[in-house]
Amino acid sequence: MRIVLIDDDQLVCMSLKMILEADSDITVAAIGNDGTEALPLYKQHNPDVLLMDIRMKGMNGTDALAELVKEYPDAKVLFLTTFVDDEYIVKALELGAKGYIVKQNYENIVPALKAVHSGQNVYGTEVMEKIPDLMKNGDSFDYSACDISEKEYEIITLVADGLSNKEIASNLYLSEGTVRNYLSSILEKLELRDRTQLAVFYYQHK
Amino acid sequence: MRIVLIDDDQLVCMSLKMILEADSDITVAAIGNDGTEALPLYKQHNPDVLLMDIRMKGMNGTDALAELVKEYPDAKVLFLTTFVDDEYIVKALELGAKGYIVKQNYENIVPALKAVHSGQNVYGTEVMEKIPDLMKNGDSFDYSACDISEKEYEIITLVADGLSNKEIASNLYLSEGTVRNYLSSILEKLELRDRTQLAVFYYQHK
DNA sequence: GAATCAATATGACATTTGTCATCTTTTCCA
DNA sequence: TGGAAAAGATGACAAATGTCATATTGATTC
Repeated sequence: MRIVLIDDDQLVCMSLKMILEADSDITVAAIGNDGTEALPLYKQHNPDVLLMDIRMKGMNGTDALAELVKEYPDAKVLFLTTFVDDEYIVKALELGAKGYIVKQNYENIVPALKAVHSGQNVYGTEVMEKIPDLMKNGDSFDYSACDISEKEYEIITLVADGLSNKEIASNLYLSEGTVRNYLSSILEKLELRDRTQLAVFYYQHK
Repeated sequence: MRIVLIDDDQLVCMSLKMILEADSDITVAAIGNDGTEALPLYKQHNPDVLLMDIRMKGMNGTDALAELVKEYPDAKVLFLTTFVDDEYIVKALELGAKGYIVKQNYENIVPALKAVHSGQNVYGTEVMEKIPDLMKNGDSFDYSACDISEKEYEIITLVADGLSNKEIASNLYLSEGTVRNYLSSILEKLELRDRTQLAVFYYQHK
């Protein structure tokens, strides 16, 4: 199993390399010290697993992963960190990281690495316990990316509350016709057919 | 690492034992064929990891785990199954199982086992992808309590998928008019006004 | 066989909805 | 200040929706 290792701490890199290569199945193909090196090193060595620190000076681990998945959506990336940081977990999960383990105990790393290599996802218990909370607000849709204005979004939320056009109109001090026009353009932008589909869309992307 | 193995299929037990013990770190301390054996065997052998099939004749895996955690809350239990079953995943996670992997590919088992032993949680990718959905739904609404029949509920789900009456009709091999009638009665029962409110209701009580 | 019930269908109807072309008003900025 | 842009409004129209009263059908029960 070939590994590429990224950590901004040289010492950590060296000790990790030693620990990993103590296992005859593992080869450390390359070592990088910054998130920016992740993609080029991955491209060059095509490792089985990319083992990366998450908080680094320069580009951090999640941004590096974001870059990486654009070109290698199936890359197996295992994050290693000294502490548990919620925001990183969310990003890591969203981007499809295969694991997120706390580097408290070096013995954990090799088994985790092998499990990831064999196609599993690996998370430390502390991380596991947080997942339910984090998932709640999972992958929200970026309406502004579709030219949805503030006012339009407001209308979307009212539709998603089950209001009729007339109710929305009186709610926003607009005429009913205007609301219809807004809605019409919203539907076109989101490529939906009617208000019900809009409500469905709203709830499924939230 | 000492393992206790529970599976109601003798053949699976034997092949698993062989596969596991091919690894010099692993010893299969005992084998059981029913969930009821989990607790006594655990008590007797105190294994590092309990490897258990989830669907078995007699007591199933999750019930066995429920029994086990009463006495051994920190027991490391790795579930092994032939397919992914949503309900089991939820239970397994709630009870603190350390992993849930699909026994498609025997190569996965040993690495997963070692990762669990070292304190990690291991989940197959298919399982991982389902977790968000499963976690969301705490308080689901009991439609049958409002005299909502099977067929009516089916229509509700289709409305909540954004289908028009015509589409629902052709989907269920009913006439459009019948679908309207159904919908009309659904709306009355749930005290809603229109299909959009129904979709909203569906997503808010799920 | 008649009565009955549930499931399905129909037609008529009033509303609501979505679309579009065309205005009016407001805003803003060169 | 003049004139685009924007935000908002209107009216006309077809389609979809929700309601209701009334069939039709098939199975069940008596």
